[in-house]
Amino acid sequence: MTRLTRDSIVTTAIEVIGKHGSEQLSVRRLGEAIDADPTAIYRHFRSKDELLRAIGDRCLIGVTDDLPTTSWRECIRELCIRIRAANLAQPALATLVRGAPPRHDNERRITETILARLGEAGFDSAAAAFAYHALIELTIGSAAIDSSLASEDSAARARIYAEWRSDYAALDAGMFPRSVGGAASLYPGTADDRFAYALDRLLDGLAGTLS
Amino acid sequence: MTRLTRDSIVTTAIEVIGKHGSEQLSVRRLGEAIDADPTAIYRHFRSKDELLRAIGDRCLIGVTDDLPTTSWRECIRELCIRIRAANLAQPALATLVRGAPPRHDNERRITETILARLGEAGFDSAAAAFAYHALIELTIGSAAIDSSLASEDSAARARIYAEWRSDYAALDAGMFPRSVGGAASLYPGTADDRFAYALDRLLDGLAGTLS
DNA sequence: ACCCTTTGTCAACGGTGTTGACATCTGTGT
DNA sequence: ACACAGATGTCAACACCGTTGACAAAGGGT
Repeated sequence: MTRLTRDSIVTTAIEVIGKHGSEQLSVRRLGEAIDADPTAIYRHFRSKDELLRAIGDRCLIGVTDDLPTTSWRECIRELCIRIRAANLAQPALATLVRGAPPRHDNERRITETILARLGEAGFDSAAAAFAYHALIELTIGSAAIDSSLASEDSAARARIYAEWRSDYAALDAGMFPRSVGGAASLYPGTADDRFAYALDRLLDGLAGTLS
Repeated sequence: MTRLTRDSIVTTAIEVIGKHGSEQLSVRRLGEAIDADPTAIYRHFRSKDELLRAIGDRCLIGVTDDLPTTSWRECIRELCIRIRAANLAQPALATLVRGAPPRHDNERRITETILARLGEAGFDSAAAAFAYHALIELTIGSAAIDSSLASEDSAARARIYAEWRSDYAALDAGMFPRSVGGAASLYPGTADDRFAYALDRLLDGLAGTLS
């Protein structure tokens, strides 16, 4: 590493996250991986928060590329699924979660794409704004909830879900009849399936306001 | 404070959060508020995480009380709004976000209530499970996104939203035409309004699967 | 060759959650 | 009433964390 740049730091930061998990990313650990003094990072980023945002944006690279052009619903659906996947990969950073408006290019492109497709679909700019916020809230929420298990493989996840189902089944049937009775149905499919279902129902509701 | 208990610790912890903000709650600060050695907390909670979960559950007290009985939609709508409000008040802890199944009474009552109303509405247990997860994901996501501004008062929030709108308006109109054109419409109403809109559209979509 | 800005290094500050050893207080059985 | 045992509070310390300021080496422009 002859010379440090914002890009090179972000790159090795993502490597570190991939190896040790995102909550293990500390300035000191990153300094070690980067083979430089930890505080050298502060020559390129004002704070760790700024670094995290840059990492987050890097994860969103290409997220708006080659989206389906068949319909606005298909396009937005695919985009939201990709956003969630990117946020799942790097849970702790959760770029969009900070609530602040996009300050990086990839984030900006997301907003633009969603607003554009909604506009073409017939939403006026007020309705498009509400719809945009609704979609982002659901997408981020799903990522936040599922991120705790994102690092496990699918077999482990299935085992954990089974465990949780039996937790519900073991509740007092007098007090929690529906939880006990429906325990076998909880956590259906994969987390991806559940998100896709929620997203489709939200898109149903949004489409319903058009007619 | 003659004697420390789990309940008394949680109570003063919530006071501290109310006064200094939730991210300012440290074991040492809590120890000061509790007028005891900080480490005394570890006699009652295995870890700070366990304490946070207890605080989270305390915030959900009464969340399932006196819900509307007019319709399943009204009932679930109100419950989700309350859950979000509780999570907004204590952002950092984000009880339900951990993705784990409810381990405390108030959390369990939420699941039971939602499943019960959905069941009565005509959802079979598989559909009810999908709908339950969809509602929780949206509710948590909205809370996560809005929590960063929850500590500001409404005037400050309005000012910040105006700032963000002008950020969008200042983008390159050639590259981001919809963001620039629709900037004035972004962040419409209050965060509560935006969540209510999203929730209503999701409920629309869910109701649509019934017929 | 000069200066000046940028970049990396080092020591340190104030903060965090947590642990282990020690003392004290409290309740129970005899 | 006494002694024992467990629960509870105190204290010092550990291993981290993000961040700052002073200092040295490097690099480019005039």
